[in-house]
Amino acid sequence: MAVPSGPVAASTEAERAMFDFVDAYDRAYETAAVRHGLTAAQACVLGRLADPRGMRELADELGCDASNVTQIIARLETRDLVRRRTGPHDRRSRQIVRTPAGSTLYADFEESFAFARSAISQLSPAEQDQLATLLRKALGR
Amino acid sequence: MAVPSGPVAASTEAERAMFDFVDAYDRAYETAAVRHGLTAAQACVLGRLADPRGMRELADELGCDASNVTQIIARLETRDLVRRRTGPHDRRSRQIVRTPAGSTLYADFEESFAFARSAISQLSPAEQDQLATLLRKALGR
DNA sequence: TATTGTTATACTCTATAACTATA
DNA sequence: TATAGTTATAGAGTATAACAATA
Repeated sequence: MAVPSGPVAASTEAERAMFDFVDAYDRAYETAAVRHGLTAAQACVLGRLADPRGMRELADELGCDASNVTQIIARLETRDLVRRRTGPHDRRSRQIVRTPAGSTLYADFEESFAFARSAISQLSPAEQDQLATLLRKALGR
Repeated sequence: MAVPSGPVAASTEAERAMFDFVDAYDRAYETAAVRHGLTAAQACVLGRLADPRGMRELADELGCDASNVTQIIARLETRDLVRRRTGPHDRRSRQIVRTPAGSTLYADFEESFAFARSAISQLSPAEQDQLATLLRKALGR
């Protein structure tokens, strides 16, 4: 299920709008992934592999345990969407590389994940700038 | 992991801001849930039980299979956070009720899930209105 | 000794299929 | 027959602990 979904007791209209937006975003992401035979987590990992990365790096970026990444990568590798190669400098490390098939599949997924694109398209260019500015300010970055 | 996280190839700054915002939101939700001994899915379900609901209704709202809800509710019931009672009119149905312990725990969770509140607090009242309006417009509702 | 990554294990989320009870 | 919900099962995500190989 789309995880943060649900009527958290949002006290302001802005909070409610955030909840609804995140809910819709997450559901659309999940749906797009499934449509391509991926889980959300697999799509998420594939998306980070535009450039090769080590397992540790991936785990840190994703904020999860390394053993978790090992399993996800193993499943992607079975389907020839990624490959593992031993790091050139440190022979303990592995570089995870997206295969051409993985890159193609991810590009298709991204194309199909139209949520953000279509959300943006509802706004004028000036409104798009405003939204970006407000979200950054709300995030504190 | 926070599911939609990751550098989807966002072509515009507004898209990137959306990605970052949703990512931060999801991570904060998960973290707050774990802090209270809940999974994100459990917190999500508990949050929908401000008023009693049937299993079918819950499954439809969450967009997942009913058998899934059965399991989540079973785990919450083991911990006395919800109870099941047979519906008054249709004896096939169950009304899921949050116990006082469940309501207290959820209130604590919500209090601890400060992401949306603190994001909002970065904005002036006028900016909060703008953000809500833009998010609604982007969502098409 | 510390770090990278894996394996073993256990729990949870999730869906599908088959089932019971009720309508 | 149709619907509400459960059970059985299987695959996937997740973390912890123990481990091997390398630094």
